[in-house]
Amino acid sequence: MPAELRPTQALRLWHDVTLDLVRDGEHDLSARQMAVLLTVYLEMPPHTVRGLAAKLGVTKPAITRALDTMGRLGLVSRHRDPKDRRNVVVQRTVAGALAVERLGDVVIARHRELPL
Amino acid sequence: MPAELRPTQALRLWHDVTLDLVRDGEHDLSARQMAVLLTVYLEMPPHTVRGLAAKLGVTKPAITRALDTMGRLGLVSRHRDPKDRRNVVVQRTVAGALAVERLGDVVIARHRELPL
DNA sequence: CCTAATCGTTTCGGAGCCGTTTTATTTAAC
DNA sequence: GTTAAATAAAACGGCTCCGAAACGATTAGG
Repeated sequence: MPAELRPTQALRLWHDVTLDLVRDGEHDLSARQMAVLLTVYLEMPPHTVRGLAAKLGVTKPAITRALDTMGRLGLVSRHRDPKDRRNVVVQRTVAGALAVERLGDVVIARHRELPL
Repeated sequence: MPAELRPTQALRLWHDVTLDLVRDGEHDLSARQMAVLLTVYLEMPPHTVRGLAAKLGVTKPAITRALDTMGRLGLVSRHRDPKDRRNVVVQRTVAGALAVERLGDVVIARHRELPL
């Protein structure tokens, strides 16, 4: 566990990273889309529409639409589960992994630059 | 400066806080609105529409609309600058300060719980 | 004065996301 | 085999946001 963050540092970190994301503009992901993206890339697969909806506390169509958008951006891909063809499993992509990695770099850089 | 964050920790932190914001649902602020809110509450006043637009790299109408929404939520207030009545200065509110403080608490809590 | 520049807002057409409801496909139950 | 349950997607109406352009109000320059 890292050293405790002070309130000013925590807010400064969130501000700086958010500002970077807004300025770069590439992402343009909503909070839900960001939550879906990071869940898919950080938590253990498999990820289904239903599971993601439950985890985020939103409806399934919201997840489907988020996956539509993110699929269009190449950040994730969808495939029918061969075992149970009702399910759709969400899978990672190279572009998605790169985007997540870049986000991690931004967070680390901004965290490193936090004032004492 | 806090101890260095590892990539996994940085992404886990962003994921956990984002998930909290999505699940609570209260905020529902876009990335731009979040950037405006934190800029107003963390950086030195005065804050003008033009200055915020330049800082965030977006158009002025986008800032005006963000301030409309956030004003409706009671998170900020606007007043004409008496010195130069063309300018509008964005000011803090009690509700806005509380919302920012709660966000800081979430970031701190999630940071504290990061795995080694 | 009077023109030009600055500032914030409003308007406009277009695009995206929301929740609810409906549809289609697939699996489970009996 | 037929019906019921589960899953994701599509359709629908409503709401918000976007950038560009046009618009008033205010100030600065000559």
